Amino acid sequence: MSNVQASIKQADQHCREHGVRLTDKRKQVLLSLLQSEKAMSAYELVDYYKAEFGESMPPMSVYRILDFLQEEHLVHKLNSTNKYVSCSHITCDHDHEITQFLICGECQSVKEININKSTIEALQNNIEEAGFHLVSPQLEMNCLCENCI
Amino acid sequence: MSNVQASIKQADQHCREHGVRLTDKRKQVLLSLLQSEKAMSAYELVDYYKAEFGESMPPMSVYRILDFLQEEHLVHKLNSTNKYVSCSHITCDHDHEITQFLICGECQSVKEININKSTIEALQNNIEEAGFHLVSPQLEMNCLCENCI
DNA sequence: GAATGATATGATACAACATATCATTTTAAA
DNA sequence: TTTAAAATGATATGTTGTATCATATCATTC
Ligand SMILES: [Zn+2]
Ligand SMILES: [Zn+2]
Ligand SMILES: [Zn+2]
Ligand SMILES: [Zn+2]
Repeated sequence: MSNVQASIKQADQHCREHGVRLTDKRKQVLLSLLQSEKAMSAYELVDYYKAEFGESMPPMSVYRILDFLQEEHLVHKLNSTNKYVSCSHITCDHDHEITQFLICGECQSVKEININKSTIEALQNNIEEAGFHLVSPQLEMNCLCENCI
Repeated sequence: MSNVQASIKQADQHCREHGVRLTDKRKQVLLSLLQSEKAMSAYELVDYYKAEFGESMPPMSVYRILDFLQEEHLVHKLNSTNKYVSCSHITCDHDHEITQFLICGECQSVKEININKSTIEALQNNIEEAGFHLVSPQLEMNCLCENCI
């Protein structure tokens, strides 16, 4: 079974366990993000969906489905680019922690990573010194990937 | 002289030295950001400008002026929120390094800080291990400020 | 000071991103 | 099979940002 198919299967399983449904439309949107292997905007997904599945899905539905997929931690939204990317931990067992995103400014590929706890703590200390309190360590960092360096 | 007036004066001086002009409109947009003491969207600035100066400025002009002010490092754009904030180092002599932004999710106040070089390096190491290269360490972090904790 | 070119701003249209609201369809449960 | 909840569709509108061409302002040269 391909990685994509394994992810879909696991996502389906995850949804069942959480008492929610991975409907066909939701599955297809998730599949689109998994296949494309990059971050896409809601409207890019509308186009991709049309090209891939032959029928069109209204933007409103795409947004709703993306909201659902985010709530289930199957998809993440990149706030800095207004794009959505499939979670790279769908097939993992562990609970989903808050992760960080490395975004290639050249080819738009995205890598979801966990930064060292000690580094996050150092960051947190810096922030506390400034009189603020870090709420969410979801960092989105402007990078270049291996291919684009 | 108030902090705001000192910043305007210094910004004007900076522009002269760089062979560009801090025109009245540009000065007024910068003044708006300095006075408001928080991050504002371009359209919020259109409204603020209208309320403050009695005449309206087209959004297109606001965007162009914000671009100009960014190039001169007098204003920063927060990519995660699509808002703009005046630089807190306008009255400093030193060159402007890339800074980090602590954004209060409650009251929208923003603090511009320099995170420890060692922490940034630790971050960079994490990123290199993931096969990416950090291009810009402008981090925008979701926080709570002292008043909102 | 008038002619000229460069810079700055205005006006209009439109593209891209996102939400509000009500209607219809599908699903699950009684 | 009726009913309620959940999911999706359709339509309108709000928000953010850019493209493009016109006009105004400023600086330089003659
Ligand atoms: Zn994830
Ligand atoms: Zn790349
Ligand atoms: Zn600054
Ligand atoms: Zn606050």
